Amino acid sequence: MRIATWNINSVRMRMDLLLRLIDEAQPDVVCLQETKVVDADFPMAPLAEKGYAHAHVHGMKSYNGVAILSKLPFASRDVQHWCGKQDCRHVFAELPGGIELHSVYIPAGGDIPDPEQNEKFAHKLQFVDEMTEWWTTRRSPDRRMVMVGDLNIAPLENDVWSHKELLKIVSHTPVEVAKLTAMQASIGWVDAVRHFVPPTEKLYTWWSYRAKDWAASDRGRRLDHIWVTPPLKDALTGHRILREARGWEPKPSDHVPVMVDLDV
DNA sequence: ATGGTGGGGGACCCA
Repeated sequence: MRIATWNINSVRMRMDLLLRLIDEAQPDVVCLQETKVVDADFPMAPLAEKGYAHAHVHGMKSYNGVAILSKLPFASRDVQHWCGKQDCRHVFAELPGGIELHSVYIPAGGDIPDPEQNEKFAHKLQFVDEMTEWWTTRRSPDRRMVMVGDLNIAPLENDVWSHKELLKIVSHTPVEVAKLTAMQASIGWVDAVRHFVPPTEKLYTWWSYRAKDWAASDRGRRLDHIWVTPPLKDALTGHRILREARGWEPKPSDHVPVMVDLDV
């Protein structure tokens, strides 16, 4: 089973690039974040034509929005809300084999890395705390689960282009990294991409739109993740970060697709 | 220290 995740930054703006991802990588399941479209307007038809007959979409006007598009049927599906908001950041569904797949979009958190001064950063920290509590109390490490998405946190030193220069930059501050690490430990999540790539190697999934030449400066961050629970660790057979998608014409997303293969 | 580029939707908000 090949699972892809991508912060597409508007599914309507980049439908052609989504079809390109599908043609080139042939995932069984595609999880999206930042779809930026209400469910009634989600462009289903071209995806159904490609064999993605099962779609679990959860979007809103202008902001956020997550989805799971699948060739495989869902045994069940659900949405989860956090921090008392209704902002379309988490959907999940049960795939064949009893695998529960989560597509998640953690708040970016604004610019100032102080929850007292910046309510967006406070929201981000609370979001991770609540989610950690949820995994701990509502889910078991024995369950077969996959969690993917734009977590907006780069936890390791080599998940950013300069650990030292990004310590005070939201996405790599010690406080949010500690919270993400605690969430990972809560039920023993395995970082599926780092399972294949040693922590000494630089690894990015996002490059800012604001760079003059994203590839030349290569100031990236690994914000997009795929985690699996311990029962699926030995099922991991491969991974791919589609770096070239950052250059897809005419208008790339600032995030690139991340994929893993599971032998299930 | 600053400003750089996108999407949405029609002024600014969010990333």
